[in-house]
Amino acid sequence: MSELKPGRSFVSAQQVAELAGVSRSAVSRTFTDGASVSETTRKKVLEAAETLGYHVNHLARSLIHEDSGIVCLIGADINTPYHSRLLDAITRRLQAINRVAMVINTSGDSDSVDAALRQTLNYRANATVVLSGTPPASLINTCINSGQHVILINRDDHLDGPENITVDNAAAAREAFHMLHRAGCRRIAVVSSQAGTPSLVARERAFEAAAGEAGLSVTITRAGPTGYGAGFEAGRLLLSGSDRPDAAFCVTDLLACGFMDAARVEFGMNVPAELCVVGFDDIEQAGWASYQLTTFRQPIAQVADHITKLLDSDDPEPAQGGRACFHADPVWRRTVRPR
Amino acid sequence: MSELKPGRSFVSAQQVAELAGVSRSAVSRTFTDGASVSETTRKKVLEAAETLGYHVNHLARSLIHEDSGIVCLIGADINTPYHSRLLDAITRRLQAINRVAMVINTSGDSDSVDAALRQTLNYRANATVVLSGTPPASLINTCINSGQHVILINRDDHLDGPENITVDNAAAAREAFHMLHRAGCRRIAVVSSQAGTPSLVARERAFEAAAGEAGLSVTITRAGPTGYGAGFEAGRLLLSGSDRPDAAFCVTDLLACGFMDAARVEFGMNVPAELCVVGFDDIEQAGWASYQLTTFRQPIAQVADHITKLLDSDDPEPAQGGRACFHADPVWRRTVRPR
DNA sequence: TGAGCCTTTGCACAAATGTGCAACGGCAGC
DNA sequence: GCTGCCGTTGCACATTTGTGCAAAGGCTCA
Repeated sequence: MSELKPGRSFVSAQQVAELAGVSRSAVSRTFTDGASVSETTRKKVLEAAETLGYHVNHLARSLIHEDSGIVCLIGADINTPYHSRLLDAITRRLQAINRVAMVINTSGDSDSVDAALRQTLNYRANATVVLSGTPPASLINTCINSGQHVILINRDDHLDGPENITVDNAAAAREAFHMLHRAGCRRIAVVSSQAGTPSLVARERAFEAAAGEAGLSVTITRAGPTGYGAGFEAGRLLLSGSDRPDAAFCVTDLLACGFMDAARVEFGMNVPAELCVVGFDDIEQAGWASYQLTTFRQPIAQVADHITKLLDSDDPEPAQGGRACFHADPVWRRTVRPR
Repeated sequence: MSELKPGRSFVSAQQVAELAGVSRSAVSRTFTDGASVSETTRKKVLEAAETLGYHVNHLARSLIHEDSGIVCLIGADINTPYHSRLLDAITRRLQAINRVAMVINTSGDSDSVDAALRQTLNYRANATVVLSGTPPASLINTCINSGQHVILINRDDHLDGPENITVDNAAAAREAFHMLHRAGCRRIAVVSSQAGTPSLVARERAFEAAAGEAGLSVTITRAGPTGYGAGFEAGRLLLSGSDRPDAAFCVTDLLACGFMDAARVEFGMNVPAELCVVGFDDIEQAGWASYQLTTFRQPIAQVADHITKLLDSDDPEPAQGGRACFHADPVWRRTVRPR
């Protein structure tokens, strides 16, 4: 009889077996799908497990299976509206296919990030999803070299190994330009940040190119880290000059909110009469009555679904590797004049 | 010689040992703090580990130690500004003390939540932190019964077993009342939600009590789930009546933003001239120029630090059990008239 | 040079689980 | 009643790691 420390520690299958009067194998089989157990012993085992509060130890189980069931999510700025929504969507989907999410926050000092990443590899994560453009490429390489299944969201590193899920930033940015151009705007500013994230750069570039094709040149302002503050600051800089722009493409909704607030509060401008604004992401605040921001919706649900398909071993036809690209559809609200 | 599947699967300590020409014990000791290994073999081992891409398997390690290093965070609405900031703060702190966070999202259908919680118990999490008031009490009981170390944030269930970290909602709500009362407001509304979360209820009750002591009665409106939409709806309901309130205490900043937008956009009211508003949480949007909301700051950093202290085994004087309560300090902005 | 001590190393066992294989028991069919 | 088959069960071994214990080796001191 193994020692019973009541309340202390966790219960093992051995203890359940003893209480139920069966072998440990029977306990194991009871909790293994598709294993052969008679109905009577299964019942005895479940009853004993219930009274002892037994839960299968996944750590030990994962030693044998390849599948640990853990999916690691690496990202920075998870307190941001867009990222937190992405995190929300992915964790929910993962739970639905019996995976569990481990979150590595790369916002802190890089030392602890490195340690945390090693943690992840140590836990034999089933896959690693890189949520944002910020985590350093070296981290990602470490994952790949260790045989990790890596999924990149909105990155453009041309690494071969990871699967890429991207949003068609270029198409959306071109469409953004045409929205503003058709609204009659000719002095258009691009508001971006110093982050230099691949997707932000892609938006800047495509917008600039589309403007060039229409014979316009644009000025790009990068006033700080991506966020409300940088947008506000950009607004102060751009609108205090003599030739104010008549429109702005903000590569992020947060930037757009800051920019709009600067325009209205600091300069008393009217949006969209004097100034049209287009954002990107469609965060919740874009729909608030104070902003009613015209923007592009991140296909968060589609991205999360795709990740699920890549990871769900039960899926009849698992999505296969390489690249997946989703569209960001425009959301018309009130910050761009109708034609 | 053990089989070498190049690229496939993970590397084990056995393979490293063979490449380095030492015993597996030497490999194990190399990666164990305080174990006795000579400098020369340590170097050989580290070199071999580097070329093979070896990482210690924490799952196996956790079989032996009590300490799995995993901390489970259970919460709903993690896409909300307050919760995502809390999540951000906690995950960072956990990484700093060499723990890693597993996130269980209780927003989805309860089936998958239940499954995910079982997952957590299965992974022998070091502790379980309940982030919000929403996850059902039965989940928490399951954790406690299974011998889990449970930490509750802002809950008031009087369960004995878990440690409680709370914010002094009552004191803040009383202070909120006095702020509005001193500003001359007499017809004060309380805007809440149908969530019925312990902390929200505590704020409602304390505010009502403080008003009662001052000889005022307040009306409480609960227009839906906690969020911007419910605040907006509450604004529409309250302000369309004949005797409009001259102030509102919104138990959440999101409610406050919605309420303010309804007041300004739908009714053209001026805040704070005609209507004073006080919120709670001090989310980022409260500081945006469009709102400049006077509110109470959630002591997120203190809460996260306290969790760290509870969990850090290396801490010289670990914080001990029972209850911890932090203050929510007022943040004066522009939605309450100065006296 | 020998004795003693300390460091280092390897063996073997422990942790909790899944599973192949053989044995066992019951049931049906002849 | 016997034979054959099928479902069930237990044993033993596998997964990967940490660690106590004993042995070995090297170094120092007499």
